[in-house]
Amino acid sequence: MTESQTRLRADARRNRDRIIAAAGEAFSDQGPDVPMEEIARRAEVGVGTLYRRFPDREALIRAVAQENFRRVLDDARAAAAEEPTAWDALVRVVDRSHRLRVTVQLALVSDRARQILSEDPRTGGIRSELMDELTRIVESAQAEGAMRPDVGAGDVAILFSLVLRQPPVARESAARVFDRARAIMLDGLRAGAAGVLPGDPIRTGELPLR
Amino acid sequence: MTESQTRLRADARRNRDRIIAAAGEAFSDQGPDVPMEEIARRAEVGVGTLYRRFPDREALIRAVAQENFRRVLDDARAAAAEEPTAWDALVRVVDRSHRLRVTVQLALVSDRARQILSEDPRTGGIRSELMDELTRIVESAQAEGAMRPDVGAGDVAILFSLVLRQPPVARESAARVFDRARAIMLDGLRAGAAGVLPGDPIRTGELPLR
DNA sequence: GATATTCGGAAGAATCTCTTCCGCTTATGC
DNA sequence: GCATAAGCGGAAGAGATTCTTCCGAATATC
Repeated sequence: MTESQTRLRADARRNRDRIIAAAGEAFSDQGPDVPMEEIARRAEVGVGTLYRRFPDREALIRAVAQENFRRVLDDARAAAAEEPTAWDALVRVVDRSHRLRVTVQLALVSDRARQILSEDPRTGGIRSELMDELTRIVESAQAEGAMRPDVGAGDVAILFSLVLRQPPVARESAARVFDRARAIMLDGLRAGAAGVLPGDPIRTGELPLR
Repeated sequence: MTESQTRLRADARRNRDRIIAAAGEAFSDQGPDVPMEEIARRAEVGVGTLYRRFPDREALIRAVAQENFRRVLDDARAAAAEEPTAWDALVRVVDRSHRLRVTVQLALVSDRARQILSEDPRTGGIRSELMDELTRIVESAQAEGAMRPDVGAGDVAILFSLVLRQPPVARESAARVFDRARAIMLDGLRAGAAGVLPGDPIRTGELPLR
């Protein structure tokens, strides 16, 4: 696939990128079963163009996941390297909400996408790296004393996946609602929280798509 | 509708109840667009029976919502009356997760269900009472000093709706995951939380289906 | 035991989505 | 500029899914 991209005509290349971007949005808004025609519409492209580039939905899901996981991983690594504390890095990661929403949808929420991606070694590798990075950040934040010690990276991933879902409000207040829910969740993750959590911490290995 | 129920034959009455229960489960698992046949299957009833009792999907959604909202309202009032503090009442309400999940799905999450219910005055009345009860509990908990003062009942409802969604894990660990997420969310709502929330509290009037 | 009511599920109708195909358009290299 | 290979759009047929009706068999009720 990589080799053929260089031979793509400029307009084709442009359309390919538009399709991947539009598919990501459509997947995170409506799930990965969104009609192909809706994706084409969002990309301002004909369905024919979509099918020429991606022979079927699975290929498209794989391409979107690969691109998106990669970017989120890069974001997370940059955050870990540049922010003064691991807690700040975590906050920054979950603030990149648009990209992360696609990741969460494909890697955690949708059964179908998980099924497809579990058979794609390339995506699996990036996903593992991403989980490792998250684990590192969580453990550092706990070592700093900023995060409560009784949660695992799996707990954090699940909370992200919950908070990042489309909230049940009008579009214009979605941003405010998200910001508030995110802040409340982060406060719940802080050290010094009142309660003790039931059960053992959830590790990343317990998440689906291992 | 109420009058005809008394004239229903015993087996018909039984099936009607099974259908409502099964539809609630199906709606909260798969959303309100779940195939009618799937609902019939869960109720162990033929599709014919389903259509005889509920002429179309909308009638079924209305019936499920009415029954479910009513029960949740009763639960909430009982909790407010019986628990020693408003905070305890809130914890108890969100612990009745199975029922509440249906409520949240129909009243907040699903566009289609909201649309249908917004045209049904009977359901709307129960919903308003439910929101009033939630507002009372939240304000009491804040007066007690147990809950942070910078959240509104709308924030709480939205957080419930997020936590109550199907978490992305295998069925057997879903209960543990839910319990932990719920506890973390509640800790984020406690008084003395570290951060100050951005924006104004979200009131129930800002939720959809006003 | 008679009978009015209800049940179950097969099957035709209706709808939605996928996918292909081809005449037209556009980028590229000379 | 121009030739040409590559790409484009979207109509339309195929296929799948879901809805809804209908009627012979089963069952509650009197």
